[in-house]
Amino acid sequence: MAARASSKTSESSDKVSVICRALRRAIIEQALEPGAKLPEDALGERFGVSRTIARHALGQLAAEGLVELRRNRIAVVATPSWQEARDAFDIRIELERLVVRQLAGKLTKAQIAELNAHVDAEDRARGGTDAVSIRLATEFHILLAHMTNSPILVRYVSEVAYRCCLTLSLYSRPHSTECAINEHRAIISALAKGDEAKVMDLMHHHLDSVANRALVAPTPQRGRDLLDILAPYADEVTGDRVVKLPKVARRG
Amino acid sequence: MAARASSKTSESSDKVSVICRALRRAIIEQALEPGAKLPEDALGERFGVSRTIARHALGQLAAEGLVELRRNRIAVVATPSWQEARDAFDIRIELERLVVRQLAGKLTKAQIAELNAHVDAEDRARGGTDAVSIRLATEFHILLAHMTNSPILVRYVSEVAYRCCLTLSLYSRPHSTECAINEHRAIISALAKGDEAKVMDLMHHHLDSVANRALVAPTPQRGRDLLDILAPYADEVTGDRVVKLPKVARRG
DNA sequence: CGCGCTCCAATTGCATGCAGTTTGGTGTCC
DNA sequence: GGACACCAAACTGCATGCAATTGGAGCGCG
Repeated sequence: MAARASSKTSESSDKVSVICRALRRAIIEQALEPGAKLPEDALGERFGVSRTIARHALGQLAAEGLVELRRNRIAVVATPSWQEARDAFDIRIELERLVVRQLAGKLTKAQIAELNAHVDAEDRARGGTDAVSIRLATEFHILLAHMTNSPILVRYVSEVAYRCCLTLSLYSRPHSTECAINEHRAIISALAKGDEAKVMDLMHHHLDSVANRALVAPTPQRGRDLLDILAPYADEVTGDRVVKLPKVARRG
Repeated sequence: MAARASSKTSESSDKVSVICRALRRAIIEQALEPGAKLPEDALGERFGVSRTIARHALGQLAAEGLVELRRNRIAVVATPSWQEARDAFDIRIELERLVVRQLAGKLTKAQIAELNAHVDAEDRARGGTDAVSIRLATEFHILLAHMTNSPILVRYVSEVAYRCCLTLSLYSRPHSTECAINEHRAIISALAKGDEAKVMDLMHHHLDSVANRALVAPTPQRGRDLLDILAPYADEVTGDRVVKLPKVARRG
């Protein structure tokens, strides 16, 4: 049985889905950073659709946790707190352990080849940008989930993985992807051998180490504040003059 | 403004959210059976909103997996296959083990009292309909999830629990709720004692036995008129304002 | 009698328009 | 110079209107 994509609940080819996909990708590739404004008008114009459609797409992404929707206010790309990021990884670990548990020893040769091919692609992309590496690494996990043939599992793993992606852009430092790639290879190998306990353990530590490597400074709520970000630049500009920051500088 | 800033991603107080809640409840109480048609204008009429809003609500519920959306076709309540039902339970087991792992030994007296009160309510509802029992049992699990203070975990547990609810209406036979109630009490007790391993095991077997008891054989389904089914839920939404039910209920 | 065709009511897909809310800027007064 | 009141622009919330698609009843044909 091949990996037949079930078009049941999600992502057919209507305009809403197209916009969702585009925005999702823009978000996980960090083209749209957390906190970025997403006015319905602008989206509609950019994608050549009406506000109604853009609005609907934002609703879907909000349901996935990638976008924050506030009543009567402009939607923004979600800005998960550090704790939420950690929670997302905890959930992800459990879900992906379930994935590899179901997959251990049950993969066809073709599937193993597909996985290896994907990791090869990750390898080749090592020279590129972080954003692409992160996306490819995430897609490896989603590819695994697909092989379970469980649409529900695919959905949850995808969602939570995207959320983790989002948090990486917030809290991670430039990270070396090499060990992640090696860990991916180890997982494939253990899956092929059918060593269930081993592969669950590998996955657990893989994700845990990604999380620990990524979620470093518990930058509290202040961390995402524009004022802190701009502090060094402000020093340059104002020289030795003391800068008292006026009430609130709006994020823009 | 006493406005509770609150809920980041979902369920504020706009009309879409209200309708989502009403429909969700109608679905999990089996007032709307799997396969039931959900035409946009019928919903809009019943809830006193435009098609736009009904449509948006359907989109949200589709994202939760409760509703199936087919392009150019009438939306229907989702009809998970038996395998999907089993998958949902597997995921649920992992998520809820995570919940009780986080909660073991960390509950306040007030929280334990709240849990006990809920189970008492379940007990009192034993004479009532199956639908109410199932809803209360589900809400017990969601209440637990809430106590983790992890919005993401709450969302996933809620979603997957609702999906399981949905499958119960498809595949379950009238089941005795007593053992479930006892198992809930046992879980509370183990949580209070802080026995992490024990409570994870209890939760695992609790959900596993619910799944095994439930997922037996399909039951036929009969069609009822949507407008009639939704009447009580619409009352909630429209409040005391008179909602004129125009025309005739078609569809037989 | 069954099978395919045509046509129409039902229904969705989407854009647009209007009203209410928030935002950000300006003028005024201290 | 700074705080407050006020106003216009921007934006969202929602309803309505129109074109496109579907499902099925009715009809003709083999």
